[in-house]
Amino acid sequence: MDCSEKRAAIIQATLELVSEHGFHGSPVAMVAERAGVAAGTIYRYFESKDVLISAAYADLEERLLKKILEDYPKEGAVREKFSHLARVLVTQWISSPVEFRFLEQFHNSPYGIAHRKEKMLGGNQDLCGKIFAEALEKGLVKEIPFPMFFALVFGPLIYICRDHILGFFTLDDSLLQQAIDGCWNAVKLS
Amino acid sequence: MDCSEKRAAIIQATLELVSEHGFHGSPVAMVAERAGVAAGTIYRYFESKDVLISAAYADLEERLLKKILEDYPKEGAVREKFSHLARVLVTQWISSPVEFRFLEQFHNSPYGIAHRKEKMLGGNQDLCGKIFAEALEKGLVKEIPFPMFFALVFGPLIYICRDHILGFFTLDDSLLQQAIDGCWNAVKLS
DNA sequence: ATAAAAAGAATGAACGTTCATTCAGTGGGG
DNA sequence: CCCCACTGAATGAACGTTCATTCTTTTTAT
Repeated sequence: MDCSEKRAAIIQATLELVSEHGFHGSPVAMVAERAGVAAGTIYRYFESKDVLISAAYADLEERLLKKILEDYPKEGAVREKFSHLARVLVTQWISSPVEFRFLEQFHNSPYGIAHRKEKMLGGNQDLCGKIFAEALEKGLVKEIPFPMFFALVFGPLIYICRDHILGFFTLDDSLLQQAIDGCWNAVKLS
Repeated sequence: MDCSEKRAAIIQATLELVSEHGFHGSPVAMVAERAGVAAGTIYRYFESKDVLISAAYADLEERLLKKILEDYPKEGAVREKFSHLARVLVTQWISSPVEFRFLEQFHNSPYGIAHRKEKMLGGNQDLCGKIFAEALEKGLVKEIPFPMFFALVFGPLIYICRDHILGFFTLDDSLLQQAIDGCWNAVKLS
């Protein structure tokens, strides 16, 4: 096992444990055990536990973005772009509860809030921001602040994934389509 | 200061600290200091830290429910009931970020997930469940599982409150109305 | 009414545990 | 033989919880 494999194992172990037990239920010693390394080794790859967690998040985000851009309908209609984004997100999250639960943990922590604040206040538009801008320009959606658009459109998707993963209901393809349509109805003009 | 005042002070301190620093950033010693009591005193009122946190949550929920039922339009249309519920929730949360942040912390913790599971799988319908049942019966909303209804309708409201509190945008009355309408559009039939 | 005694509440130092982090030691590759 | 990635026991800080002690209130006896 070379260096990058060991790094990946540590990150994978972090994702699994944090998603199952939360940050504070995932001691470094336990991460080390699951990754098949000694506790001290982790500190050869990551400066601190905080850095490890942020790195795990960055890893996840990068992979997710790659998945989204794979078949992204660059030339399609706005509505199509949104549908694609929503579909890939939900599909990915549902097929990998570990990653989903980790993201939830991350977003509801000091790390996540700082991260969100940076993204929101920094000018760099992400995919979702671009979709909103384009929809706005073409007069397809209500004129509302972007965070409100985001809330109306992605809030439900996240909740739906959570409830599906927790077993409160079973999300099939038809329900997912209804959810995506519903989300769009919440923001579309008229 | 008599007994119930001291209990209230401890709960208030818990709400404030947890909402600001999370469960694990709120040591019992710190709660005690803010409440103006000694650390040991807390254990005269609450068996453990876990019990304290659950009690703080129960306290909050009870007050919230009382607020909602104050002017509840028992005889009104379904749509009115929903509007009222949404309005009171958002208003209350926004006017008291401490309580909102505590609820968020709670819901994303083992405590909260267990609590949610109980509520969902237990047959006891809460207010929101009743609204859904009535709307369904009258053919006003799509036939979807209840958790999906909940997600589409309350997911956005929670996100909106969070973003308003974090200062990402400012929620005025007109925007709130748009949000509530949008949420309903997401689930209404046709 | 007053003092003594009992009961109850509150205190905060101390305890045992758990955790992130460190570092002296180990062993395999160059 | 040396180097360095790796190890895992050691370290010390921080935590939840306990408990012997102190302070406050209530009850009893005179």
